[in-house]
Amino acid sequence: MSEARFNCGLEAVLTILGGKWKPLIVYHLTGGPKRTGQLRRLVTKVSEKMLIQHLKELTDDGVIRRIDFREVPPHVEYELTDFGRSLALTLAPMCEWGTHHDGQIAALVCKRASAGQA
Amino acid sequence: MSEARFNCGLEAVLTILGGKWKPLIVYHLTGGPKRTGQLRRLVTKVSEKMLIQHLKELTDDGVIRRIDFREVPPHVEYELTDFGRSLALTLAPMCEWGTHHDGQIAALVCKRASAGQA
DNA sequence: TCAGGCACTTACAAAATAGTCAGTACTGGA
DNA sequence: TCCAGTACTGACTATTTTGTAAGTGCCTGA
Repeated sequence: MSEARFNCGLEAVLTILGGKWKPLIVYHLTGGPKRTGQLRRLVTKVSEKMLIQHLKELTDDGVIRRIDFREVPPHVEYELTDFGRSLALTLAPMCEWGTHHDGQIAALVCKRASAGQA
Repeated sequence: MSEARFNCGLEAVLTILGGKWKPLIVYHLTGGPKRTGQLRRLVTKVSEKMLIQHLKELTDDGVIRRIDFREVPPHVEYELTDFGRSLALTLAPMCEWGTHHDGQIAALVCKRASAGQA
């Protein structure tokens, strides 16, 4: 055991951010704590099931923290831990790059779609 | 159509880097062009099939370029395009973060494994 | 009263991803 | 001659991940 080391830091990151929606969830939490429903609306296209599943995994991994207000119509919030916050910082350059190349990437998606059709 | 826009740059990036090995492949190519076999050895654990499949997708997306030396025992190399190189830069902070938290993350992986067993 | 929201859970189906194994056409070395 | 290596391709299977749809218990507002 303990030979679970990575030959590249990236591999390590992917271990905890490997999930279709996880990077998005973490990113949206940089704006402060959010309720489950808020996240569902922010990360459009994620199903409720996946959101909650990923939220649970991120919590288990210590990236985010679940705060239960113990109110009767349930009120729960999620926020980044320090660990998660430092991870979220590494996401910023990617996000910027993506925003910058937005159009190019959208074009790629179209190209793929038509290639798939053909 | 053309409403294929993203509400976050991250979404755009994930469109082209969404694939278990793609970030690793891109990252390893920052060190210069590599042959298929070299990459297979660098990205340990990737199967030949997946490597080639991802390589093809990255090529189609304009992130990398395939150079065929047209020699008889096949000789092919892959290198980053300018587009790919700029993308690879955004990976660096993540990689660093991963390297830094390497131990913590390895521990998480163990914890997950034992949780799965129980 | 009744719909709707909250934060989930469960069962199940579909799709994406991954892996194994064989085969191609060719060369170079033992 | 036979084996290994090069860069692939394709068939087939397995695993993982994701999605859909329904249900739970409780409360609030119309």
